[in-house]
Amino acid sequence: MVPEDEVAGDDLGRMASRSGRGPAAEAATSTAGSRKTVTIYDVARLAGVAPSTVSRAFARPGRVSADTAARIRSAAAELGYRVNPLARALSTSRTHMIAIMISDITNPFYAELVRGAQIAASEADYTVVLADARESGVLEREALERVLPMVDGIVVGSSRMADSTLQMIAKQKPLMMLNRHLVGIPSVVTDNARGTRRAVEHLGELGHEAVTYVAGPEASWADGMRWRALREAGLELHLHTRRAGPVAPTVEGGRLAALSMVDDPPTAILAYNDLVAIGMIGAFVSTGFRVPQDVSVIGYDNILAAELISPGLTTVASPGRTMGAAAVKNVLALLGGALPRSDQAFVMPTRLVVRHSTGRPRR
Amino acid sequence: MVPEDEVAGDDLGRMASRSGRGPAAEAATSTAGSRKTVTIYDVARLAGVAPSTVSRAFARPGRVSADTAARIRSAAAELGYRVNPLARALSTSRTHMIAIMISDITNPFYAELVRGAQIAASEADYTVVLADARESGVLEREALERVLPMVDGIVVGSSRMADSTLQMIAKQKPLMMLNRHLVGIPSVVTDNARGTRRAVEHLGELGHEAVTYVAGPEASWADGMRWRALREAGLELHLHTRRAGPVAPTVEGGRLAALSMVDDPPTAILAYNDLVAIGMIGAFVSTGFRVPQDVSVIGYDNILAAELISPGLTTVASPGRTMGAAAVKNVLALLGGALPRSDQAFVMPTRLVVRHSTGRPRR
DNA sequence: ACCCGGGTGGCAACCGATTGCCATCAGTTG
DNA sequence: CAACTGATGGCAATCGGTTGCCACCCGGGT
Repeated sequence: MVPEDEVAGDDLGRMASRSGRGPAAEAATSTAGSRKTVTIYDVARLAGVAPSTVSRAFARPGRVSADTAARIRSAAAELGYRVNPLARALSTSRTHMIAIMISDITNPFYAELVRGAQIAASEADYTVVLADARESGVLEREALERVLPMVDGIVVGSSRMADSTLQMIAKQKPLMMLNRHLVGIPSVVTDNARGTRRAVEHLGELGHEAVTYVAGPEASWADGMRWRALREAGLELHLHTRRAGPVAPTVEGGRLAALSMVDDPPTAILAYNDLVAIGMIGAFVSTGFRVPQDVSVIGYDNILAAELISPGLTTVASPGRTMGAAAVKNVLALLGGALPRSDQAFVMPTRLVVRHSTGRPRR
Repeated sequence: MVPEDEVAGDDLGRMASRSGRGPAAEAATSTAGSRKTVTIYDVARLAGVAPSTVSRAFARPGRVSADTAARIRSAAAELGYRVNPLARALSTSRTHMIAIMISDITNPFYAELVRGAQIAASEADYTVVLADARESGVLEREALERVLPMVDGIVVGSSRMADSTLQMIAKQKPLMMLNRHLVGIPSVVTDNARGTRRAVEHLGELGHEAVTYVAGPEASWADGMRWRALREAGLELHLHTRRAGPVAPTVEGGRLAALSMVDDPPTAILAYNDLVAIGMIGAFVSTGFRVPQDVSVIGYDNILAAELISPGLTTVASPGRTMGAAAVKNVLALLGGALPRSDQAFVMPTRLVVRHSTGRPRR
């Protein structure tokens, strides 16, 4: 039997390679940069066990006896061993990464989403990889292709991909959608209906008789929902509804929308999101209109800037951070084997935050 | 020789497994979900070559003859083969991911940084993984540990880690720092000196005789630079300088700072960043001071909100997006074998954007 | 006729874990 | 005392590519 021999030989080898670092000053710190990466094989040798045992000691606590585990742990510590996530991923096909796909990291609402996702992910020892579509279909595809094979799951914060594409992806990897509901895909959505309803009620109470919706991207599911909710609320509460746009979901988009309305501005506007609302207010003010005396404006999201501008923006707030976190948690649950309650949608409450961009219409 | 036989057998096997999907409607799309993942071995078999050749066809164009490559490509297409990035990474130790570490994705300036990084990365076919420290030292460490072994390089957008820690990391992986200069680590920094100087000149021209700097996190290198630059500029231009803080680099931090000053507010304030500046303006205004009549305020960064609030914020702008992109490009260059011009710092120009938060002091 | 060299493709050894299966061993149980 | 059982550790295959080295083919040069 050779094992004894082998161990001895290897031990020498190890010591040789160690002292081989010799003159270098960096050899000082024990855990710091060895020449090569330390593997379970090295640890196994030092601890006098088989590599598989080392693996188990890390990946499956309880599978090895307490003192073997201790020996391994100390050997690992001495060598400064760290498990190589790539190697692990290759055999387990679990990368411990999840992708979050959004259309624009520069939009504060998405930043909140990401923040929430980040929090939930790191709690579960997961890493977030960012796929920013930059409002472009092709970039989105590219980003997706690049990212998809590396992650265990995906949360789609916003996407202009076709329903069918998303559904195809969803059956390959756990996927959660935010603010878009699709049969077969679980999602987290805000209660647009209720939020919009509250906004309309608010306008009604102020004495408005008509509301104009300024639409966002057509591919946005939320956009559709908001408009529909507005229609319904308008019908019920006897306010006329109109629709303008679509416009880019940015301050600039809002600015343009407002400028196109200056010769006959509506008295009340419900904008696709806060960015658009803010852009519109800016443009109205700079063309001589007063907000809210001449025109009332409401947005969606309640981003930070909404309370900073003046007049403060009345807006339908949604809990971005919570949503991001919820989405990630669900993806993780799916990964953990939870049954994919397909078309289930978690609906998050919205809240109307009244500030000073809304007021009585002049008559 | 068996090869012929083997091919035939395998072909049957393949076909069998294909028809095996049988009744399922999804069998329609040719490239879509096969039962198992397609590997180079499958492609090799179908193309009648060795797996190594397939690998080369994809990883090393030119290494195989044109028509073999064509045969392989078409086989791959037929099977819907995609290279598995994990497997590739395992042997090449190149994951094609780079990490960007920032303290708060919710800060619009960092969002810009990330956006820039994103752009540069995706152009080079790289993926960005986000490490958000959430302004916490331990979280930062955790995030780093999790992410470090999986990425090819790092850009540190902001960090409260010790210099020595960063330097240790830098000698393990390509690392670029943003807005912090450290010997041994290449970086991209803004020209704080010039920018600050311009701000002080501006105040001087308006007739101010003193400026108070409201400091940000002590671990921030930029904070030190800004304060020092202010001191120097003050000396040269004969303005008194004072220092307040430190405060949290957020709107709330600014608000608090302003409130602590209400009984004897300075006439001119230079705030650590726009968020702080905005918070201060808000607090001043709501406690009855007028900006800029009673107090002038200048920030740094030129985030979107700076132009939205009123009065518009005068600020020292820096090109966040460009910086993020530059950092990533440099990390990639280092990866590509560029010599690590260690303590080189790319300095980006700043620009003073004058809006309405600065004016003549009352006397 | 012989040697040389570039262009191609295959073999097999990695990269660094994980895991199914089996052998061993100690402790029970009848 | 034999048979059984559960805990523990080792062997070797596997995840899906990459790559150093070698063999072979073919056209040219002398």
